[in-house]
Amino acid sequence: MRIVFMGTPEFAVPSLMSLVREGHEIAVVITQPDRPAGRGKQQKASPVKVAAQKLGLPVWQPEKINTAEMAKSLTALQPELIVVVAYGKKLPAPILQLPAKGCLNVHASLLPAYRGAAPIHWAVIKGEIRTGVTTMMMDEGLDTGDVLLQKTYPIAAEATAGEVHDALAELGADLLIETIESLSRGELKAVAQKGESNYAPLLKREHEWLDWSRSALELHNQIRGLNPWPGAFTTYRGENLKVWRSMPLDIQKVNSGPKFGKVLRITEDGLAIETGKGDILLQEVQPAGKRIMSARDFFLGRHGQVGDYLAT
RNA sequence: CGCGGGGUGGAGCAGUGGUAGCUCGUCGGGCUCAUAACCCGAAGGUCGUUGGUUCAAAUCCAACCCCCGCAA
Repeated sequence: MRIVFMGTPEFAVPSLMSLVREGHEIAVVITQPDRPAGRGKQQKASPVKVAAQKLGLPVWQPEKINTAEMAKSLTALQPELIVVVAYGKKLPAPILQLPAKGCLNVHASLLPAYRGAAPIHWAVIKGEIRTGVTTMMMDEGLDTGDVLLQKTYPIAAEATAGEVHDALAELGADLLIETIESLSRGELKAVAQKGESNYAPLLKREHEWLDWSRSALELHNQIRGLNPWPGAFTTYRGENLKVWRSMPLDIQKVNSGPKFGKVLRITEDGLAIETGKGDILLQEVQPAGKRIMSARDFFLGRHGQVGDYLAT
């Protein structure tokens, strides 16, 4: 099938590769423009651009997708289908209506749950035990289109957002191929989304802050949901400290405030911290400007004492 | 030229011109019902690299290599 592919981050790469492997004709790959990123603000190509160039595919990087020229250029390509995987922009009606078979989107959640920019992070942060991927026919809303196929994926108790991301990226690619096959055989009908919807907004700085008055379980989910990016953080003696790995302990234990975040014990495995409900073991941390280290090494190296408080 | 932190025995840190130190780990010994146990002893470091200044450099200067936080 003659396809235009639109996508930007790492999540979209397996889908692009699968389309190529299945022998589809990729007329062009559209991705976000190179932007200054990283230390030194070097211009950086999106993962999809890098992959497309490796595959020898033409790449477009329009600043704006909603222009008359873009619609015209796309029309000239005569795509049967546009496949969109985490492109990063909503598509205007003229483009949605352009391909004969419409615009197909792969989304990293079981829609209508977790519509929006960061579905994987939020599913882990909220402590979901399952999520999945959805293919749908796009409309003008934010992840509101009619659903074609879904696949569920169990979130392991200790899984990080990064691990779920990688699994869903592959699962999404498989589902994309399956969806296109069924579609072209005329076996698939898009059905309206049903069930409770909710949104997974872009992560902000405030979402990264660990509030020790929350429960050990919530804090643990937050920590793994923000691993490997952007990381949950607290402070110790005024120094920023990212927490990369943790383990809930005694989650039913009742603690009384008003202050939480006390270091209860130093063990071989890390630091036991008192939270609003239950205790949590911090295993791996990272001070600003340093590499990731065991929480124990961090604390002992600074001559920390049992009874010290985090976030002070 | 976006802002910034850092490279010191296996790990984490202190040490800004004059004998290289702390906590942990390791090894040996002791003690203990037990504890990140505790006590005694020991091993282990070309202080990122190269060059410079100096009677003397981990410490000052220059260049380079590597790691990381913010921001994107």
